[in-house]
Amino acid sequence: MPTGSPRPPALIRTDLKARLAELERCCAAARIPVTAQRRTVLEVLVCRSDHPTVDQVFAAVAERMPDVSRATVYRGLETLREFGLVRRVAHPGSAVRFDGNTDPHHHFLCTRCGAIEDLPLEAVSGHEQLAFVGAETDDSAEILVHVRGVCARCRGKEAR
Amino acid sequence: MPTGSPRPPALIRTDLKARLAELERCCAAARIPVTAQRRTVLEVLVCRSDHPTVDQVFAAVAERMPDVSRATVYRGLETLREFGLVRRVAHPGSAVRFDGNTDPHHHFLCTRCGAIEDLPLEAVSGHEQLAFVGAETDDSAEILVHVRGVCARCRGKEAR
DNA sequence: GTTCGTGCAAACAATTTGCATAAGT
DNA sequence: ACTTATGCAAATTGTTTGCACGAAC
Repeated sequence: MPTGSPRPPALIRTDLKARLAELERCCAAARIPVTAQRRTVLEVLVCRSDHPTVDQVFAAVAERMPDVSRATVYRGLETLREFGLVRRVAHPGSAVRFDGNTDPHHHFLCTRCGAIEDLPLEAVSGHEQLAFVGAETDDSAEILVHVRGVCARCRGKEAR
Repeated sequence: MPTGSPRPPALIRTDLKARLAELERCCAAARIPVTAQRRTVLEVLVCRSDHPTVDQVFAAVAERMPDVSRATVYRGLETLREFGLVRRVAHPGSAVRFDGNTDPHHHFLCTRCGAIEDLPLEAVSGHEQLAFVGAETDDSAEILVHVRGVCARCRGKEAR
């Protein structure tokens, strides 16, 4: 792919309605009900890009559903993960977090404040050829790149 | 873990003596004693390449030191990590593990059995140019590549 | 001899599970 | 109506901490 070509709106995949429709399809296929709790958990994750912890997801869901329990949020997250609608993100030194962005992308982890940001594929040079040597024997092989460093916000603070 | 499988060729086995010497230097610099427990934890991690969990490290240490406590292993691992002598490894879907190999390398994670293997830098193509776009503004930026797939052992099993 | 580490047990945190009831299909 | 999820609380698992005693410098 030529490097200069304009990017289609693939990055802004935050189309909530489409994601909820995906949920309906997945639940129908699995013959399980589309509950308000599952829908809300997915909405929360799709609508924010800060990779919240389970507790943060719980807090956001509880704002709209005061009686929801943590257990339900844990179970909902696991169900969505099985469907491939959300991803679990585990980095050394930070709690487990979840990512509602299922488009291929990498992660930037700030070693100062712990923030996790999405990184477009092109942010890592060499990404066009990025491949695992064993990939020819394993079609399911998947490459994840984590960049650790200091985010712009923290860099600004320490410059002062 | 089944012991019948053939031992993989030892790729990079850092010299145990050298690593223990590093520990002595680090402890001296920090003015803390080099205890038998700390030494044993480091030995265990340097001598195996399977990225054991805390509990596996504890079990291995307890074999030689029956009275050691889990708390001491946790504390020892944290101290070694601060010294940069071992790394904490966190992958989604697997418990926290530790890596005694401090040479730059990537990780392969088997989605079937959960094994984590070291991957030489060259196993990822494009590695020569591998760089983060923001690297010029952040010298401390570090790139970690995780490859997920099915390991050779599991592939062999499913072929049968 | 002083300082710091260790082992033990309790505390704490994160996640899971069993069960009666409520919702979704 | 039937099935599965939910909320609650208890159970489990993983990790940290306070303290008296022992080991390293």
